[in-house]
This record gives sequence, C-alpha cells and structure tokens, in this order.
Amino acid sequence: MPNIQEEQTVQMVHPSAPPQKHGSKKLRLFEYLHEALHDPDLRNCIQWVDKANGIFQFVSKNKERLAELWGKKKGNRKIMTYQKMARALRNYGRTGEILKIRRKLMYQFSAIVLQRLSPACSLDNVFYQYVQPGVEYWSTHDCWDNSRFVYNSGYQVYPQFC
DNA sequence: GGCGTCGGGACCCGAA
DNA sequence: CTTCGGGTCCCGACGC
Repeated sequence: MPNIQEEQTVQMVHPSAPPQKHGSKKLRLFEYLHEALHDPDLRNCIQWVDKANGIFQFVSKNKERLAELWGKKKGNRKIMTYQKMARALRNYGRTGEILKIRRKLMYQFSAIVLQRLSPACSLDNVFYQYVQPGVEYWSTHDCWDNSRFVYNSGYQVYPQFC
C-alpha cells in the first residue's frame, strides 16, 4: 500500500496565518464538487460512479445547473457553464488533483485530494489509486484502455474484467 | 450536426 | 505596488 502519510501536515496552514472571517476560506472547485456529490438534491447533476476510488460523473442533462450554482457561489460576473468549469477541471489534470477519465463527463479525485476531503475515510478505500505527491500527471490521452479503467502506469482503478 | 473534450492565452481578483 | 494562485472567459480544433 502506498504511503500517503503526513501530506496533510505539510499542507496545513500555519497557526501564524491570519484567521479567516466566518470560516470563509476560498472555496476550491474540487471542494465544491465533493460537497455537491454528497448533496441528494444535486444527484441529478453530479453523482458517484465509484465512490471508493473517487470517480464521479456529471449528468449530461443537468450539468449546466451545477455549473451555474458554482458560478454563483463564486460571485462571477457572467454565468458559469459546464465548458468553463471543465476548463478549470482540466487544469487539475496537470496538478494531479483531479484526473479526467476517458468516459463521458467522468472524472476522478486523486487519492491525496480524496483524503484531504474526507479524512474520516480509511486509506484502505483508495489504496490502489496511485498518486504520489510531487509526481506530475498528464490527463487523458494514451492512458485509456477501452475495456476497463486503466491509467498510464497500468494501474487498474476499476477492477471489472480482469 | 451535436456533444464532449482539449489546451493556448488573455484576463480577473484576492492573497501574499 | 508586484507577484502568484486559482480560476474565468473565449476560442479554434478535434473526435465520436
């Protein structure tokens, strides 16, 4: 099992940092999506495909609604659209925070993010998600095997027909 | 054609 | 005042 240990402590904000008002930290897109995934009212917009591995997907019909909510939450001038939101999502591919899965509207939280988002979640649940801190991840392309969820490295994220 | 995806690039805004 | 992070907005191109 990979050792995803104290990444958290490293990322921790120093106590010397100025306190946030009303707990109003800057909400990150992936945090919002994770929240949305646990909101029953948004199940027609976004839903888990494989919760244990952080794989989720947008619902084609209502993905714009979720995008709009996100845009409002951020107080953007123009209305947020799925296309624009997905642009931000694509940038996560470079940092490895969220990876694109070669399936329609499907993405995956990396293990570190997943862990940061739900500390209560045991590492056992994500043990075969292979994300190492400091390693670069190139999203999509040449990393897909049609028959199953497989990444560049040959990691199998979704054990189905093995 | 429609829908989804991709990535460059300019720009914005709040925090450092 | 400048830099930087994290988007935001627009766009052309491409694949299914």
